[in-house]
Amino acid sequence: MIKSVLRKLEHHHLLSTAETQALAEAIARPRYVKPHEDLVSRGDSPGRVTLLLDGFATRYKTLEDGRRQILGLLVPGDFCDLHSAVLGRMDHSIATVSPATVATMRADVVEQLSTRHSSLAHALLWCTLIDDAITREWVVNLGRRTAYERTAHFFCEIHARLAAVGLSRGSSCRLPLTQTELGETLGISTVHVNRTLQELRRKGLVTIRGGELTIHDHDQLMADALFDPDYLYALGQKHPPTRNAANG
Amino acid sequence: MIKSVLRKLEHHHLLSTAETQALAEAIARPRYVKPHEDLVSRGDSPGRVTLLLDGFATRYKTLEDGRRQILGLLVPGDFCDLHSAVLGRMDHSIATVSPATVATMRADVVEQLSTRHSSLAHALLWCTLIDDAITREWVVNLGRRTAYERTAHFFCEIHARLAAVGLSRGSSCRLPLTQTELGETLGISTVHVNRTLQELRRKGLVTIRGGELTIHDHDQLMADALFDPDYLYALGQKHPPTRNAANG
DNA sequence: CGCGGAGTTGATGTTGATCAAAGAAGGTGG
DNA sequence: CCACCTTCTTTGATCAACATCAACTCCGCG
Repeated sequence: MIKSVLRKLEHHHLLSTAETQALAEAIARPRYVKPHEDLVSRGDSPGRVTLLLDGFATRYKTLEDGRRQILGLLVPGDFCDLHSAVLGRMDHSIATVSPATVATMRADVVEQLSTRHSSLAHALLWCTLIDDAITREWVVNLGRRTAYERTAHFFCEIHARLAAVGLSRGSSCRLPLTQTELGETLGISTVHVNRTLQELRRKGLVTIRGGELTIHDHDQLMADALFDPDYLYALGQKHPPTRNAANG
Repeated sequence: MIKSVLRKLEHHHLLSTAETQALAEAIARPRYVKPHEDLVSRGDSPGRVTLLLDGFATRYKTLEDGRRQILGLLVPGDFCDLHSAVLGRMDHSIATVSPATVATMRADVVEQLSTRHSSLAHALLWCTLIDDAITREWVVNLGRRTAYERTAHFFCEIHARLAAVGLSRGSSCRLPLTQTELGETLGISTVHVNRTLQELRRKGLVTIRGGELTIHDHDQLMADALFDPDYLYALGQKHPPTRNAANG
């Protein structure tokens, strides 16, 4: 369960046993959360940092008139609100989309750990910065890619990110989003999501069914999406040699 | 010149004299840069951090086929590439849009300063996180707002950000972007930018001319834009009481 | 068996893209 | 100081992408 977290943190570089232990201890009892429940809401000043151990969640913002935009998809191993520890308050909300397991750590404990263990601090900062790089790519996605390219690009990204934490099986991975949620992610209407998915299916590139994404032609999908995994900083590739090569 | 930087860093909370001095010293001779010149390019591993002292710059990415998206507008006082110190390489480029003055600091010096002066480290992190909050709002802008709303929103944001570093004169501020660049920022075509600007002008909300933005009806503009300055974390408002209330 | 949420479909409407070209405006060299 | 050239802005006409509206279907579940 905590493995996905370490897997992500150690992508950057290995943590010492003391560090992983400190981290593991700080993570209080994991908590189960129902789908479609807010983990943190806009305006909150949590004082605790939430870590997604299992399941999927979204960052989102809602305009006064109800239009909703998903700002990021959180996958197991992702921190939800590290930034709120510094900024003091949330400018957006975070909600589960599937059943999820989360752990929380007191913000001051994280801060303490960070001062004591500098490479942990570094790893946390690294996570935050990767998130930003992803957000920037979403700006490109929304601003310059067509609905079809966007969808393809999103699928490439999710597959890469899940592979990075050991949650892909070959060309498949979980992706429990409804078409409405996909639309809120990609900035297009539900109806158009549906038609775009049909096109991807018709071309034999991707199918998504029952919350399961399968990529049939990865090369073509990447080409159609103008996908360049650069911005993930090798998240999708091999990580540094692990101390004990025990698997997931 | 360095005032805008301090003004931004101290928005968060005041730095000690030692800290501001260390910072001022670390900033090597300011350098003049011509408009439309890359400060840092995608793929670079600069080893130096660049600070924009005067003028405007953009973060941007270009797709293989030439489509270009601007990911962020940098205004005086903004750091260009703090993250590259941690991530090691740039996933996007940064170019001036106007004549500019920049300073650079060796990344290892910044790191040293940060370990020695913890509230400086905090301030730098704060800057980075504000940038992220802005990027997230851009995702909302591109994903959910109409061309007209987006444009209005962008103007609200820029005015607030420039006000925060003392670079607005009442309802006016500089904004030296061509309509093409505005289009690359807002994800719309140049022609449509032009028509949108006409509408904003016709409604008596905003005029932009010769790189100068003037907001005639701030309330209506904010309303039309669905602008909520929340995400700027009071950047636009008063900062903490200054040691010496000397002005800019 | 019926209910509700998600997915699918067709018809129609709008927003914004694209193409093409004509005016401003600003910068440069003669 | 003017003529020229480039870049930016503006305009009109046409077109494509995507939104919206309104059913209808499918599927899991009580």
